[in-house]
Amino acid sequence: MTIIDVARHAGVSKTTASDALSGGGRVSPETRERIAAAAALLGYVPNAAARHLRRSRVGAVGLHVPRQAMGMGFYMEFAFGVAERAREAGLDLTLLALDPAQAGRPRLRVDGVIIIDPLPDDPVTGALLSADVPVVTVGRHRGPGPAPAGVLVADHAAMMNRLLGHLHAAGASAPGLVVPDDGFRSDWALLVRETYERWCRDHGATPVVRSVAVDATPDTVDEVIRDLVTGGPGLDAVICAPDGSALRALSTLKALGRPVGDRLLLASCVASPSMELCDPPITAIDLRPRRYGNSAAGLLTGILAGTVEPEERGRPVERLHPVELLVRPSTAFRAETAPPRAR
Amino acid sequence: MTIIDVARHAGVSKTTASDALSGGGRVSPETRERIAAAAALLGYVPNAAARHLRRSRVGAVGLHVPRQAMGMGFYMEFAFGVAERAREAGLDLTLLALDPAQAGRPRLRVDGVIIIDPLPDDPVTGALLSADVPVVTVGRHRGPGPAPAGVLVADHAAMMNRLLGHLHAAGASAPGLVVPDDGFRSDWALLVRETYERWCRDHGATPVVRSVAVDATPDTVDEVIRDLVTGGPGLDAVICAPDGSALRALSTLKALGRPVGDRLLLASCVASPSMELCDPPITAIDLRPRRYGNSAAGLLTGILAGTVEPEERGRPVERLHPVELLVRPSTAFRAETAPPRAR
DNA sequence: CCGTACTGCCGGAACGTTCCGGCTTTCCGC
DNA sequence: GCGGAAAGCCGGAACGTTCCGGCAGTACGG
Repeated sequence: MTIIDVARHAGVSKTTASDALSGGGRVSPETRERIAAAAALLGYVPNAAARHLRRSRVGAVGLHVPRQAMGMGFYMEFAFGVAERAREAGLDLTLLALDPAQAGRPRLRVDGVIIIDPLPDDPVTGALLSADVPVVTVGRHRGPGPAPAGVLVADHAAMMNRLLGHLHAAGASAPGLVVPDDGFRSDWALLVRETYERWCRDHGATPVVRSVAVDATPDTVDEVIRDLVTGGPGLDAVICAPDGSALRALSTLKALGRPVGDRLLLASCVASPSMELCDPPITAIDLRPRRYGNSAAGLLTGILAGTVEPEERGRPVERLHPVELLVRPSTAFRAETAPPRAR
Repeated sequence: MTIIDVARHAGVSKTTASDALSGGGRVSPETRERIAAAAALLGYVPNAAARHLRRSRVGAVGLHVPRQAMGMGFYMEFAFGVAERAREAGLDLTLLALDPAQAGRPRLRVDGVIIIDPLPDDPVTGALLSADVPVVTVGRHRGPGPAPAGVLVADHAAMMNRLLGHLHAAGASAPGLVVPDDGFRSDWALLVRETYERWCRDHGATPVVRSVAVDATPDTVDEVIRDLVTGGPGLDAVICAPDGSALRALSTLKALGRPVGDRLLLASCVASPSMELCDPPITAIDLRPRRYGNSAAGLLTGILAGTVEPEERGRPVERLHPVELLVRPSTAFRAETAPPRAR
């Protein structure tokens, strides 16, 4: 089942068939149609190896994930999202298992690279950016090195403002925040924090922030939550940024005698399936990781195919990934309490 | 930088160069040596696309992960292990993002498939096994369908026995067990349970088992732990199978007034980095997910290359992956208590 | 000294695709 | 009616590898 079979079946040459199917050349609409029909009928699937050989493409994109964050469900979903979309473009996904120690000259066999949450001081990120393949970062790279070819951003700032606004409307005027510590200074983490601090300034609230390692043990997270709650006496809401920490907070707060719902709101910056099912369900920002991965792969394949053009010389292409706020009971004051101006 | 350059540099024909580098044909040792030297000098990397085209190989292996388990760190590590090794064999890793609903005729573009923890009733697993590419399962497939070409097993039974023996030696004679529920009846899950039950029978202990969904909320895990501890009054050890549940148990047990260490031992069937760092550090079975992935990929590529032969007609090749028991303070009775025959 | 077998090496074809250049046919302006 | 342009289609080469068959040269038994 090659393109020659399709061509024969449609009564044209292989060249015409190729042109018709790949959209190039000069082919009349009717012929194009006929060839497409034949291809569909025969169930023709182009041979990736041959195509890549001819186009001198490797046929794969690489994905780099921050090492300490591998345990997080978000990244797994994201990776599958990338795989899904890359595959549609005829590309495979190579998980880049690079040793940070010898990141110097990575022996890459990929056409392009996606870096999710580039960390400013990650040597692998730096090495990849300096390699001679196009790179798409998901979240801005705040570190040194050449600019990537593309950046996929989400408007975390706007979403944080919306979340804070929502909490405010629900009666919380003194929210506290848990963020990743300095080991994970991704654009996302910094945006969350910066936006929070700005909001506090604009609303006359005292910012109460605690940080915790993304790969911290539950114990440590407990401690941090405890510290947060006792640190700010008037605290009436807790926002948890690191993946999964809100779930931990839920029980810790209960154990502390400050259960969520009893004039204490709880929200998460990263949604996960459990948050819908726990008690009470937790308000969370759904980053939609699968789609996120889809978009990242889409952007990279677009750049590789040349269909996506950088707007300005040297400026990376930027795309926006929409995220969603899932409002759930964890951010509603108890029914018997009047929500708006409680306290 | 093609094989022709290498050949020219070594003063031989491309055929000889190819034969020398791929180990085939008839080439004198000296010539082979000379060609290898030239290849190394020039930094020759074979073009995967051309090779795959010629060998009519796709050049990729697929990985299927049980849907509900995606959040677990184990699988991410495993996936990277597969990627690492597959890459060495010149193959890419395709994460199979298959829709269970339309699993009927998966449009695969891979040379082989790895299924980690095949679930007996997973339609995707069934479809993959019926596809016309070799399949390696990690853990035996206990469901219907054709046999896979290869199986990578770990001796979970032996390791469970060792763990139980260790607990026993540390003074625990009535261990309880938390296992995945019926939504995750993998070979591993069943082995853990079966071995535990057999051990109890052999040692005159009453088995106390509770099950929990692998994607359960922390709340639910809490409940299950609580139920387990209250259900068996003489309980002096808790073994947690689902990834991460032991960490949850650690704090739940403390909250219940039965902290680990105070004549109550805790162990996990799946090690994760946090377990080393929490207080007390938790004894766990290290499945060594990265190596696990390596081996799985190695087995599959071996089968694909024909270097691994099934021992008997129709019988899948079987390989053993060694796992390790990490003994930590969570399975030591308090210092002030005499360990062996306490109680 | 011949026939046979084997060793060491090589030329060329093939894998399935894309793309360059060229061929025929049609169309249009003058 | 004729030159030129453009549309529509095609043949053949090329991508880098592997592999089949073959060709010298040597060894050796008879």
